[in-house]
Amino acid sequence: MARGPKRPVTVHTIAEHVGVSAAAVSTVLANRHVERRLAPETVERIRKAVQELGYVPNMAGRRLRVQSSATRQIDLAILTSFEAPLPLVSQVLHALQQAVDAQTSSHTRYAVSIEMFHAGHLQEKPGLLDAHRYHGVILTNTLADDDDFLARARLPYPVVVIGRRIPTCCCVLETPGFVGQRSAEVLLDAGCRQPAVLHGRLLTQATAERVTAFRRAVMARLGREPTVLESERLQPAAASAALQGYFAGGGRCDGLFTVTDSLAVGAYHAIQRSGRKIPDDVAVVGVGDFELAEFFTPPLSTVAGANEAMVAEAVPLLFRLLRGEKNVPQEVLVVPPVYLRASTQRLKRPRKEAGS
Amino acid sequence: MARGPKRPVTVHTIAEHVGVSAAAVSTVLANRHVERRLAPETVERIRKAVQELGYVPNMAGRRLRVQSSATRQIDLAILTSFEAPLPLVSQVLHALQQAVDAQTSSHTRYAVSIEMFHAGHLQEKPGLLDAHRYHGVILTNTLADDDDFLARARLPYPVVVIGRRIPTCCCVLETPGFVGQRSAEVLLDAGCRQPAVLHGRLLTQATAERVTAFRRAVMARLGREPTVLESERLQPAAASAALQGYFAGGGRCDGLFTVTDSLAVGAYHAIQRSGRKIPDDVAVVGVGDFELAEFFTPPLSTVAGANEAMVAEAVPLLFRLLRGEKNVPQEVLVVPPVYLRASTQRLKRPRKEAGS
DNA sequence: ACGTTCAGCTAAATCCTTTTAGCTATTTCG
DNA sequence: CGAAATAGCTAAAAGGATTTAGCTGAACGT
Repeated sequence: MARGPKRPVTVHTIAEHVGVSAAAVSTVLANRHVERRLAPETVERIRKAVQELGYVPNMAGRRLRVQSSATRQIDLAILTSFEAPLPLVSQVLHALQQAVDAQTSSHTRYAVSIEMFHAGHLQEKPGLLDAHRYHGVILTNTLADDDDFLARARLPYPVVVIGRRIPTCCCVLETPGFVGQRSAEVLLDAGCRQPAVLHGRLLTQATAERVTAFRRAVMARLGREPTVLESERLQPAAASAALQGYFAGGGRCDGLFTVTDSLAVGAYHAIQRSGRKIPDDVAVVGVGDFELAEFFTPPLSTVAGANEAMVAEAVPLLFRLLRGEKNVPQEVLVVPPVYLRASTQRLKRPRKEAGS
Repeated sequence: MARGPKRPVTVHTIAEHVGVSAAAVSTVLANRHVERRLAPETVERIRKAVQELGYVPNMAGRRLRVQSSATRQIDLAILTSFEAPLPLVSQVLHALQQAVDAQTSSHTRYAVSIEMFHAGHLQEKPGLLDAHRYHGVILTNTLADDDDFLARARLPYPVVVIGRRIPTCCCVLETPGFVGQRSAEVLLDAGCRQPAVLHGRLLTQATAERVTAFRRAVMARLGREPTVLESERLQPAAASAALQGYFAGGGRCDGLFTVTDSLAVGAYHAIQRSGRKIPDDVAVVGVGDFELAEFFTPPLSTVAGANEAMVAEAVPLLFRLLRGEKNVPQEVLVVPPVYLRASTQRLKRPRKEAGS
């Protein structure tokens, strides 16, 4: 009841309620009533009112008063979707925090915050269009709907987008087509004749690109489409279930491309549970965004995983925008590193294909 | 040069520089010069000055003015160390964000931020003692030095600590001794006679407890200490290196407890590379904080991994503190779930020990 | 010539908190 | 008793940005 939607409880509300001045309330809130000689009984009454009225301090007011003269605070945010895998966000966070630590001085302080939205519903995120929340933002893991929203509504602060191309923002992304094409080549070169691709139901621009380019490349070399498998979510369990379902229905495949690394974890599980061997029965190629690929049994070949490189580009870009530089590139393309490991190195030599 | 340490550039600075009023500058910054009929030439001059003087908006000022009447913003933070593994932080973030989404209304908005410090150097984190940064904080992955600091300096806002017991704060932690004891039992029951424990060089209170309790339990049952192996860092690569070093030096072990799950990834790698089989040559028991344990080959038995449960306790606790509730528990103990999987289920029956 | 409209701008209020200087009434001291 | 000290409190300013109401001068209409 004390929290009516009317107006927030301020120190003045409390002061009025108790019958003292706002200064007295502030003094008590800061626990400085002893040095400022407030009567213990008054302190108690103020404390009680604070509690009863449900006072919540207004940090903007405090900050304005307290820190103003010297430090200036710069608020940066990482915007990501709930549904997205976390390693990328972690990498961005680490890189940003490190940059921020380097730039922090006695008169400039940074605050890095992470904000999450539901994939595809970025526009429902409250406060996104307010000019008073962030100095700058790194945005990642968006879906097509979010993209549309961003293209329409210009955000009132500098934005760097990772993994997606958006006309109105500064973007960092993997070279389009590269990953899909390369993964197809790796599988086909290993002798696969029945390649498949496994992706999550929600496709980001990057993962959609990977799938499309893979299909195109397989089509070009084999003259037919690869199998396309869809996992409900990106978690290993979902991926495993999707693949097990495919095998159970008599599906076949001798080479698999998984478009994110969490899918590869589940795929290994399903393949090995079905009695198939990697790489001899099924070669697997995936994405090495997280450091795990090397530790799979057998070690996973990866054709993507430009996260580190993208983050390394994105963070300095954000600072350039913050500084108000004019000639900041609108788009930075990154070529992911390729690691060939045991998961695609078959003991039996690939049979020569007709027409190759 | 425009950024002298004297005083920040404000709208007034710019106004004076251009020879207009602060209101005009504000109008231009908000891109409302058309509807407010500023002369295009004036707009241009203001824009130029903004650029030249390196204006950085003061968000506190903006927020104070703009959002005051209706919304109040509540700033929450997750404080964690750079060196810590990320899954826990991710879980906290998700849980907090979900709680926050549920509580957000037209007149209350939350901002969740993540702040990182260097393990053991929490007190060097600037702004931690300021009362004007956070309404509340969830703190995790601290080391002993950070603990001392927290016990001395009371933070001027509600704090919930995860995984550590600190006298002055509200804490959520796994039941002390449980994990170490239980993991020892699991290995010994599987017939291990040469148990070992692998931990990272930096020990948090929780991991230190696990190691100690494990040693105590092994001592009690076997009458001798287990081998204690230390990995430089928590990453799989470091864990693998530590174990390979031990094997290379002729070290033996037939049962291993890894105190974090990333260490288990490296341990599997090293064990299998050395030609040993899990669980027959070496049984392994670990921690299931991250959903991966089930997908190891063979699936990893876990005796810890109370992260989810701890997070589920910590988040509501923070909100209770924020609401100013009086009878909030000082300490919540959580019992981790135990999952016995293939990594500790040997085909050969354990030999009966003398005296059991 | 005078009222009206409009372009182009400004003064001042407001948001909330904290701190400084200072006020009043009471007590203490000489 | 008068002066000084003290306890206990308050008024007011400051901090930065935004917005509302309103001002000035020029153009326009009659």
